[in-house]
Amino acid sequence: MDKLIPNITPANPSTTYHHGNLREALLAASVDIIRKNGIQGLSLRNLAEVVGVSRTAPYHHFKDKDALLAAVAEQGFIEMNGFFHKVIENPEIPLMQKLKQGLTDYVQFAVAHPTQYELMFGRDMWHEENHDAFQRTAKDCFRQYVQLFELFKDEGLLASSENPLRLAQIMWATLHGLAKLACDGIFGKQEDLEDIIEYAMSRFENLTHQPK
Amino acid sequence: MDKLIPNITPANPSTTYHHGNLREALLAASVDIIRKNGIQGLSLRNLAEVVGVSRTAPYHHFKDKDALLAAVAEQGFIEMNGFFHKVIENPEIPLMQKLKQGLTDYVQFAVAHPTQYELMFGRDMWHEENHDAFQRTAKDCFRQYVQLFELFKDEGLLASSENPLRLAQIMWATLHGLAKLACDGIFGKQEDLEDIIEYAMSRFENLTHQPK
DNA sequence: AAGCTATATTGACACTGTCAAGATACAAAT
DNA sequence: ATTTGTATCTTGACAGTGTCAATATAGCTT
Repeated sequence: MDKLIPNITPANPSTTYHHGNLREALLAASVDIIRKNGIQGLSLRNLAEVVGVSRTAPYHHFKDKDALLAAVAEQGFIEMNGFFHKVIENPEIPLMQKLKQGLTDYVQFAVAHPTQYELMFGRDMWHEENHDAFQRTAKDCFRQYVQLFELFKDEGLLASSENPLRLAQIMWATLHGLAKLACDGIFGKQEDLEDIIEYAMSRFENLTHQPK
Repeated sequence: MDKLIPNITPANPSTTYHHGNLREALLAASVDIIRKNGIQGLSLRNLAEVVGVSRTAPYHHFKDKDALLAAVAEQGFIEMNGFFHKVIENPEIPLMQKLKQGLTDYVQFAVAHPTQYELMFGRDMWHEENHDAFQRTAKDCFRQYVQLFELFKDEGLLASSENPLRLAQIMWATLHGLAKLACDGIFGKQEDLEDIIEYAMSRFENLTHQPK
């Protein structure tokens, strides 16, 4: 119940008003709480107390509790996007290794922060139409991910009959399912996880040389 | 906001006390509400009002709100189990058709009742250790599902190097990911869904004749 | 008919999200 | 530098929530 306040370096004190960018403080604390106590564990009142402001202060930075949650989810996609970007840009890594690294990073993130991951792919986030910024960021992330597969197509390593987008979708579904099952403790053992990634990858490798 | 009360035929009026099996009435109404209004849409007080009892009456049949939710989730797995059982037992259907039917039924259920599905695989259900009965039922369902793959092994259609359990796991992960992405509206088009199932199936068919 | 227990009710409490009204402090304009 | 305006923060209030304690009732067992 202690140490809920994360270390925050006030990014740009130029745009500071009373508190010194409350918005980012709220966001950071929210991420922290959600990762530690789950989605249900976050209450606006408690959050406000932790950050040191009154109960209704957050409402000047987030329209809703939902809006705050959307921001936390968006933060997750930004982080993920970083993984993909880093892998894709690095010229040292061979193609197949890039893919594997990307997929591994993905699952690793999910397992490391299961409750935030749950939020990111939660039904509420995607069903409501309010969360516009969130959805944009998420889709950017997905585009980045698809690019991993298009690299194969570009290099001619993929049979022309194979649709890289569809392949990416299937692979993502597998990954997402795997991640969620692992997060929720349905796939108990951690070794299983790596094993299964390996397995799925090998299925994919078959495709890259099989013209058919 | 109307018509939340489903048609309930009091299963066995022999075991009826005051209300006439409140437990089942609560459960049925809960399933109904959750399917219609989502998990968040269910409040014990509102539920009690709908069923026509006082606010605390449900506590004599369910320890917690969590316990009630677990029962709703369990109900879902029971229904699913029915699908698998029906397919497996029917001798008319050829093997490959059985598998495909099973998988299709699975995804169809998820898409038809997305919020209940969300509950069934929600983190809360699996993280808490209280929901013992629920987890047993769910695991029974999974065992039934794995059997679909073991049929292939039994018939010698699967290369001995292939582990049916592991295959079932990967396939389940794919299915689960697919279902969730579809439920949450991330995979927009419905046609995509069937397409992807087809695609995933074809990958599997390759395995059944490829001794490697 | 008596009593026990399962079932249902009312009252109460702490907690939640959020709105309305008022207070404060910074930014720009005069 | 004083005024004005606007973004920010606070206090007060309200309806809604899950759940406990104490009380009542009805049904089964004896």
